Amino acid sequence: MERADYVLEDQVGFLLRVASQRHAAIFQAMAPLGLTPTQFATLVRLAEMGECSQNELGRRTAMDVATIKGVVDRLRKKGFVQIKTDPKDKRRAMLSIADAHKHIVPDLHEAGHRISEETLKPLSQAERRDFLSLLRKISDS
Amino acid sequence: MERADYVLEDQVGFLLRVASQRHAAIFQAMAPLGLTPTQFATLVRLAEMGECSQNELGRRTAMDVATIKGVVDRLRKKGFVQIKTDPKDKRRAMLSIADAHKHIVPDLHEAGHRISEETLKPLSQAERRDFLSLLRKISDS
DNA sequence: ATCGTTTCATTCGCATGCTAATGACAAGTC
DNA sequence: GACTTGTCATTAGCATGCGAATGAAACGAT
Repeated sequence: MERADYVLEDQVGFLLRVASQRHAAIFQAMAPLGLTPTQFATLVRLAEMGECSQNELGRRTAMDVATIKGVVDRLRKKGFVQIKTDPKDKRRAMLSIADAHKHIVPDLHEAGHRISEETLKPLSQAERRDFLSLLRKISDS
Repeated sequence: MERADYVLEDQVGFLLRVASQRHAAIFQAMAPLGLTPTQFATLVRLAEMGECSQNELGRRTAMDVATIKGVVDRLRKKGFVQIKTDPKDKRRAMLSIADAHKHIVPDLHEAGHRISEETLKPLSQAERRDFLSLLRKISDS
């Protein structure tokens, strides 16, 4: 009894990787200020939250503590994010978008919409709805 | 005129990243021999092709030359992949699965099926078909 | 045959992304 | 107040993933 062949390009994992690659390429070509997808997500989230500790920011952007640390470090080095210690909790470092860059947030939103649009371009409107809905289902652990 | 809000968790890029994370976690828990997703894909592809140069193997697994090099290096270090120089083309290094490990390929296929099944578990059969089909559409550059 | 173009493999630098371990601090229990 | 537990941030180590540059070798056209 032979089991059906294992076809690599029919597997979710493989397809997810290739789809992510295409999106990453689109992102790199269209994102403002040379931001990477994770840096972009971090800034957008931080703009929403106003002020936030590093670990919480990681949780809200689906990055573990080690990953968010690197992302925030690089954003701080570029001057997008400022840090100040929480007087109530000496462990915490409160993060926020640097005042000089607060005005870029609308540009980020605008670029984000265009990037998503370009990524979803191969799909019809109905397919886009379905695809996002299925992606959400598959993401819920 | 306010544009519709930019909701991070509704964007394809964000959802693709989170879905990939869930799949990676499943993969790590279920994959044999401590193989990573890319190492796994590389071995499966190499098994199909029998013998293959490194760059071509990369193309057939959707990895650029720099990435496939690292993957192959680590597979060689673990003894899964053997190398021999092409007498007809002194630039090329012909790769193949080490004889001692050729027998694991059916196990890889079996594990691959179980990993895909687990990843797709939140979806019905019809949804799985749709999802894979949409993923394919979004991947075609 | 030589020359321009490709291809092969390697390397550097940067950015994710994860696990695991660590030290500092906070908060609750007794 | 001492203890336990949990949280915050950092660090080390490993594995992708990409762009760009390099040197060696093959190949095509003239």
